[in-house]
Amino acid sequence: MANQNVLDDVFESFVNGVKLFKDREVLRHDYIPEKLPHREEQIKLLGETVAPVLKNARCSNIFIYGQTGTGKTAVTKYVLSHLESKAKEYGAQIKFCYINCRMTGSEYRVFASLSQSLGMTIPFTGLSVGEVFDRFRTGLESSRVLFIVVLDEIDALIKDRGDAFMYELTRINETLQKSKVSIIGISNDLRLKEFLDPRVFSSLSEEELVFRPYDARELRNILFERSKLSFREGTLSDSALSICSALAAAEHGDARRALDLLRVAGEVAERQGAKIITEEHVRQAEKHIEHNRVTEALKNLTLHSKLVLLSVYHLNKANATTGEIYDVYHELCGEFGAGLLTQRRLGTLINELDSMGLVNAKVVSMGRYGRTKKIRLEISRSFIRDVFADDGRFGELIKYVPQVTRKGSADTN
DNA sequence: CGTCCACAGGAATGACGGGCGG
DNA sequence: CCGCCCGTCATTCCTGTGGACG
Repeated sequence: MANQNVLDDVFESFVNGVKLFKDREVLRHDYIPEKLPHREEQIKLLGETVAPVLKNARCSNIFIYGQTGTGKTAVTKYVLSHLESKAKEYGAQIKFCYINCRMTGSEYRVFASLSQSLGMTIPFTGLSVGEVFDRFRTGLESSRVLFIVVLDEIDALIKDRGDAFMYELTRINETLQKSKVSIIGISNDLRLKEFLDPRVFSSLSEEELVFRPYDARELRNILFERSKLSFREGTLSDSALSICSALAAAEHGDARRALDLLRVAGEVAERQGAKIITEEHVRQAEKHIEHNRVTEALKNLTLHSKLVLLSVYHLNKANATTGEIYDVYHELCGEFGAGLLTQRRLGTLINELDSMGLVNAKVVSMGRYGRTKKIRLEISRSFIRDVFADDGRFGELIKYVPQVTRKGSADTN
């Protein structure tokens, strides 16, 4: 009964309470606004590059660099959607395919998606990559189009799969008579060049476009434009706007981050029944986002990654080495009844934890005493306790005290 | 100035659970 | 059903290496 009342209150206040949002969708990062402030230059350049297709000529390949949240994807989608409507007007035979390589994950699936966007059906596994590529080429040839391929976050794919498939793709035009392909590659990593075969690189970057990070003032303008659409008038304080921009600017000018902060700040404020979003709400939003990020990451770790992380937790010092961690991990596996992985494998697991920001790993040389990684926990210990405490048998392992005896590991804490 | 530690991290290979086309 | 290939995780074997010590 009491529960019922509580829930009633929640719903009641949600319906009747102060509403701050006009349209929450506007703050999501896949939303493409009518106007992209401070990106006029890039829009113009990309438009010029891509324009020849309106006269049924293949356009140059183009390579776009810039860090996350600098508007690369938004600008590309914006330009292409305008191009699409123009193409209809002029009757140009154009097709697009937008692929996010990090989500798509493998060269097989990239070619499968490309084929699917041409209306073919490709089984999602079971064929050889070569077979899928051949099908894609035949399908493309028979559809007689200018095909514009957008490969977003292409660095992710190239770094762990190599650039062989890119070589195929850049050369495909040589074997096509009735269709042509243009590639728009988007990379978050400015050093991608170093990973690419020079032939692939030169063919891919017939044109280049660089997106500089936004500064605090620019971020503020962006947020201001969006906030007019997303919030009711007078519900967003100036100081909240400024602090959002400043926080995101400090983090390499990431507009995506700024929008997240603003949206979550709005949600926090709304839940508290505030009439206006303040600086304090933004600060709470920042914590909230970080908390969610870490909790999600921890929950989704695989069994062994969890055991490794717990080993770091138990060692409880700022400079644990790979060897020490392996010893504790060894014990925990025993306690848990899990099979042992090799030290080699443990090394890559630690690197994964590092790139997730849960742990900080740095290779150091201790001269005569070897060369190893120094590993330290990047998140607060209470996070780990909270998340693992009600995660089945991991609850026990948090309390477990390892007995490891290792020469030279005298420092306690 | 060479040695040698304690690993790093690349390459090749295998096991496994999936799904294909015939 | 078979033979093949997929992606993922893991192992085995390996060569490489910064710098304190002697």
